[in-house]
Amino acid sequence: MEDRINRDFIRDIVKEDLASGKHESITTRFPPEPNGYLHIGHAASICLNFGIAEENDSATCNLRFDDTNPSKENTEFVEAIKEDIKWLGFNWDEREYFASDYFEKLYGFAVTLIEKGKAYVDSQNQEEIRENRGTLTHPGNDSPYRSRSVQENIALLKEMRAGKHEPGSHVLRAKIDMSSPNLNMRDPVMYRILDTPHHRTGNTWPIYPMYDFAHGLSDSIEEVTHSLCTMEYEDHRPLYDWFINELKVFKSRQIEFGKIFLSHTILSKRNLTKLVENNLVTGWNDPRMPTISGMRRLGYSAHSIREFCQRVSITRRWNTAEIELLEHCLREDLNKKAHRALAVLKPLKLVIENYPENQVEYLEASNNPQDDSSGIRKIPFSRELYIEQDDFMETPPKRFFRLTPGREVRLRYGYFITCKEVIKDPVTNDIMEIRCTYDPDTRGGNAPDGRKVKSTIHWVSANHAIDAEVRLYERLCLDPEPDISDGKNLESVLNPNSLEVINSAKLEPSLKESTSGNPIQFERLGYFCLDSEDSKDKDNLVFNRTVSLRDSWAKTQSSN
RNA sequence: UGGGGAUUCGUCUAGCGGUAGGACAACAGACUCUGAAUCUGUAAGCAUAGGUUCGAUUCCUAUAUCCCCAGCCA
Repeated sequence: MEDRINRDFIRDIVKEDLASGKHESITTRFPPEPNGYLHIGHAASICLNFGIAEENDSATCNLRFDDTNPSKENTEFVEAIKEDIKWLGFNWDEREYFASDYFEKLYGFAVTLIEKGKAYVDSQNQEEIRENRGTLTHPGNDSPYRSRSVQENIALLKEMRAGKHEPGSHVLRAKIDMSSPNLNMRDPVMYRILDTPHHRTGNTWPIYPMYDFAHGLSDSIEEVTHSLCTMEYEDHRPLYDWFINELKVFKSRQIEFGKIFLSHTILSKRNLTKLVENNLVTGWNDPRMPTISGMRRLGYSAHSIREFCQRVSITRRWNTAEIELLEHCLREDLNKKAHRALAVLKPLKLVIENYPENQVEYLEASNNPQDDSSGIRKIPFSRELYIEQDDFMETPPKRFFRLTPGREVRLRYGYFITCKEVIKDPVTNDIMEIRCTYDPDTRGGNAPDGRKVKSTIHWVSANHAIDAEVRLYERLCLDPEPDISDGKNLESVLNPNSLEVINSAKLEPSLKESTSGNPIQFERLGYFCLDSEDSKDKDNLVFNRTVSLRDSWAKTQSSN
């Protein structure tokens, strides 16, 4: 899979442009607005833009923050975005830009357009502008201010820049065509007055450029050859080209592709912001969030996210990838990388009656059976163990292979044991303890006489186990495509069981040395990792379940 | 009802006039010291209707369905 070559219609265009000599080198850009954290949908765009740069010797990708709306943007987001892109494994070297770096140049472009008679200051209020824009089916009306003289426009714009006018009193508009069937061409606003300080330019600018004006010209300033964006900007392309053509500047080319959605989650920035602000999650990096930082904290590997983006590919279609594909990419990667460990989430005491009291043996276990170079470790074994509650049933259903009264099973890397007795609480009738015997000849897990057992279960030594908190995460939404249309209560689409906290899991002692960022497979349970936020103290271990192992037993159970 | 875009197995995707292929998911089986992994197999698709052609998923014409656009957001 790793050596599969990326191919899609955009990479085809890039290749052709290089082959035909249209461009000697290629420049793309990833243009986030720093008003939130990056999510899995952005990862697709990052992989596309930075991927093209990586794949072509003569290509580079700029990181440019589209910071033209100071009321929503801040440096926390800038820093988080940079960290996420780096973590995904991409780099932009010194090519870190901000649209706000170009405010002076952009202002110059605006003046040029006025001088050409292609822009004017409109003094209608917001309401009037909206009314005169017309509708989808009816053309708009020209503004009464549309024919102001060049001198007057220049003077007004200077005053706007000097802070002499109130927000909302004037805007600068391109003079295009109020009857265009494309609403974007009906004299789009280029500048508005805002008295909000900007996170980088402070109070130096009382006016801020709008996206359509700023974005394409920023591309042009950077000599971006291929400006890749999502389909909803297709209607904006005539405007993108209009600014570039009127100003006779470097011709960047905008190419649109379909956005990628993910099932069982929410991806719009507006709703993610709401989850954070309403404390429906613990923050932008809550492990349930589809953000890069949330996924990182959950235990996703960068490689698996990049693999996912590659497999979903880039087309002009609107698509929703199933989360199962993402999880497959994750498991595939973690299966190769994760060290194994034994951990019991819901402990059930098990006593081996014929095992000597006070004896401790250290049994060898493979760190990763999928990887011979991963080495082995030793796990303490003793008379009293914990096993998983789910691994014992007094009256089992058909096809239950685990421990039941009278049955022999294998303890992973340990011995064969046979259940002799079940001890229950006399009052509640709850199972308190299982009494077993072991076969000393099966040390390490194999019987010299060649007899087989139907199952192998995991365990930890009661006296040696360490305690930990384990957080079992599930998908954010139960519905594959949650309905979050306006007016819907966001909370109602959230999975009420997206987090189950286990306070006293019992882990094999080697897990004491875990470090965050390293995946671990708790055998037979799933992939876990140390929580990067709440596990800083070695005496207070917190593990997150990244993803469970596939479980065909659970599946047959639930389908019955 | 204006403009723009999309439509291939459940999902994602290949196809560029000549047997519709892959991945994930599903199902069945083999194997197994993880009911994992691995392996094998099964089922499943060209939105519809016309036309052009020896031959159409591919070209043409309609139709249908879905998505985007009326921010001084990006």
